[in-house]
Formats: sequence, C-alpha cells, structure tokens
Amino acid sequence: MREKQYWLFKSEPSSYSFLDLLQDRVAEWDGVRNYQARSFMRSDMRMGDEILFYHSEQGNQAIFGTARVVREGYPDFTAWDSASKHFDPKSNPDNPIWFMVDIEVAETFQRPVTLKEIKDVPQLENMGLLRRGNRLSIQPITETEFDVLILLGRGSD
DNA sequence: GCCAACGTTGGC
DNA sequence: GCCAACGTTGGC
Repeated sequence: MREKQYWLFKSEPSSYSFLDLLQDRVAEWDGVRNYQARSFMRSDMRMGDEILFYHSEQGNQAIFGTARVVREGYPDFTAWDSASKHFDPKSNPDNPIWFMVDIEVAETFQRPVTLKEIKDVPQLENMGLLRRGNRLSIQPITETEFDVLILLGRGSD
C-alpha cells in the first residue's frame, strides 16, 4: 500500500482563498499551467493525500488550513474552453495537456501560520516554499513538515 | 513599486 | 539545439 503524500498548494487569495474553499467545501483545482505542477496532479496525487493551503498574498503570506485530495488527476477542461482565461489551444479532449484534482477542505487553523514564522522553524528550513525564486504553485512536502505546521496552526505554541 | 528567479517562446 | 527576450510570480 502506497503511503499517503503531503503537498503544499499556493493560492493568491484574490483568485481563490481558503475562505472560498470553506464555503465551497470542494474545489476543482483548475488553471494550473506549469508542467511540473501538472505532473504532480496527473501522476502523483492520490485520494486522501493531505494539503496545506497557503496564501501568497503580499504582506499576508501564511498557511490557513488543510485540505485533502478527493478526486485524482483528470483533464483540466478549462484548457479547451475558449472563454476561459486559462484557455490553451494546444490542449484538447483527445489529447489533454493539463490536469487537475479536486480537493476538499479538511481543517481550519486556529491561527494562520505566517511565512515569517515558518522561516524561524529549523525543521522547516528545507521547504521549497522558502527557496528564493521558487514559484512552483504545488509542491511536495514531508510528513514531518506537515505535522510541524498543523501543530503550529492548532495554536500549540 | 521593484526586481530576482523562473518558465516559455521564437528567431536563428 | 541554443539562447535572448519576454511575461509572470511572488517576496520584499
């Protein structure tokens, strides 16, 4: 049996925030147009994988809660919708380029765990999130990193 | 607002 | 296949 994997999803809250996810409960994570992130969703994510939900908003960068994968990778149909801002004419239903997953909200943090705070935790120093210039919107994280962060988010400080 | 880092595009 | 130009992300 494959072990559960852990991920960090970045979102710009003006596009889609954790509050939006709380209201929707389940979200189609469409619009990702980066091959590395695409491959994670198409090939690596499995039902029940756990996700940290990070806002990349300037001045308010923080993790707000967690989610889980509730539908594994399937073609991102917004790519062949010419009315979508994520339209990509190179993708089509017979040969889709882009993939997405569905996620469901899991836990709302008692308090956001800020980027500044994450930088101060020695156990988190290897997170991709902290690497300068890392723009990848979906990143794998370790179980330890996930555990440390949910403890912080639950307010045990 | 600035700009470093990165991914993509396109000319050659 | 190389690489310069360009657009975007995202921290500061």
